[in-house]
Amino acid sequence: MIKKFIDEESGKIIEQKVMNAITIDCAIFGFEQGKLEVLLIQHAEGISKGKWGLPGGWIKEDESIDNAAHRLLKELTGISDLYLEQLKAFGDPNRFPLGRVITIGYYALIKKEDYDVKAGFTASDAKWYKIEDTPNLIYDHNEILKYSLAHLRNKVRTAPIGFNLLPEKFTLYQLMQLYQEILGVELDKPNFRRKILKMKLLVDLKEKQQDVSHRAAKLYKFDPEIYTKLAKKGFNFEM
Amino acid sequence: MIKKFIDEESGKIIEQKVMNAITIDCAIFGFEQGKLEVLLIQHAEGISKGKWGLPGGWIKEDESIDNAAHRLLKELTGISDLYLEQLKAFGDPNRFPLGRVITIGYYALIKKEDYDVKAGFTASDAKWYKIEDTPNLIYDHNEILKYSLAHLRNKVRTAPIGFNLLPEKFTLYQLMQLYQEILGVELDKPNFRRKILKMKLLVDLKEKQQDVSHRAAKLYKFDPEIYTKLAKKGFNFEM
DNA sequence: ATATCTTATAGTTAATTTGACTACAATACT
DNA sequence: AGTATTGTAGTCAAATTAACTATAAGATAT
Repeated sequence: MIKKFIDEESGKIIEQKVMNAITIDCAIFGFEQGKLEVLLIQHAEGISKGKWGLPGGWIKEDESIDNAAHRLLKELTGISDLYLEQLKAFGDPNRFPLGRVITIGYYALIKKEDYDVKAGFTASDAKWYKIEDTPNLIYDHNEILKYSLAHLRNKVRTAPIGFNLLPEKFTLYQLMQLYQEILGVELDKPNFRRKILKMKLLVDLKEKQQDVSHRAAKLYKFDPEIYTKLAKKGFNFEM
Repeated sequence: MIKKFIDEESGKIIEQKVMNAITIDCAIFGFEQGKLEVLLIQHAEGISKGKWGLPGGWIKEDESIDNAAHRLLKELTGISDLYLEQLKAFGDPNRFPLGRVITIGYYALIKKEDYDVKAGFTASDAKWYKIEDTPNLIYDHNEILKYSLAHLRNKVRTAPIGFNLLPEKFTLYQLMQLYQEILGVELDKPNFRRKILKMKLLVDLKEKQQDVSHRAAKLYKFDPEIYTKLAKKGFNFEM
């Protein structure tokens, strides 16, 4: 983080902290067995050795911020088509102990069925944590994660991004559990069904669950075309 | 944007673009006579001379991003208590012609009654434009403004931030016009009254407008305490 | 094979909210 | 006195919501 510069006024060589170094940090969310989870990385070296944090990395000089985020996530998870959105920049001057580094926060939603931990890290380096079980994180990553969650909670109320956390084929109950978990509310099954089906956003796949120890539920998928139409008018996922 | 460095491998002096320089750009919104406006700055020198853009500036090495944004807005408008929120970072490698500069976009809502243009710039440097009359802007400022507007339109649907654009004391009709303008819809007066009053978010000031050429309307103010209570539960300003 | 458990799905109903209205009041301007 | 503009109150049918009950379809246990 220390670089040698030529001071433009005196002409002398000076050592100085590099200003405005920029990184990306990303909260990756998954959903399994009714619980929202986040993927954390254990740092292997340096002053943060052994501590957990959000995955992240440096932005290259010639790539856009979004491209950098996609590249980092691809390196880590092996997935290139996931839901990825920038949150905002975090830039407290003391957020990083070795110098001023501004980080750009992202959050991603992935279908856990697509994810293969081996693509990036070993199992001991990367681990899914249930949201309520997350350990204390390095730097300001607690803040970034908290902000991600608040953003996610808010965003699911006006856009159907929650689908990105479910498998391609899902049941209405799974979808309801997802909303219950993210919004922190209890929902009524019959009412939820009625409301979500009336939106015409789901396609009935005429298929049923397999190998479940109870009455099998119908499977649905999300219809992106109808979503696009609805999204233009501005719509409301309030549950 | 060009700085002299010492190359750490060869020891030679090299000139290089400064990587990852960071600025702030801010879309400042105002509201007058039923129209949403944005404050633009005309550049006085350099390659952008004569062109209009969003106000902005550099982040100092020892200040947080939010503090930098507040400082810049105070310098420009003389106002220190306004609604200011970070949008996100914009970082296309080619967004700025002289080198890589990442900018952090903000948007602000101000009560135009509080604003005095002389505090910052002269009248020819800074000008309020109605949203539909904005000229073509420098760099990627068109994109930043567009993103600001989309964010504003979205945010007013779930939080009562619109109040920050109105004077302390306002009428229900002014508030309705604000929503009509921002959301781009036509609203029904009686229905709007009923809905907004039922939220109990407005305090009846038992005062009336003065000097208007029609029946004077009651004045209201916004009650931040009740808002805080409502905001916790998550509420809905859908109109 | 019968009972029991779990989850799925259908339907009922009262209360509330919405959207589209009509009507009228107050004030200023011509 | 009449007209224009904005403010405020109220009506009513339609749509939506919240809180339910009831039943169906399996799987598992006894």
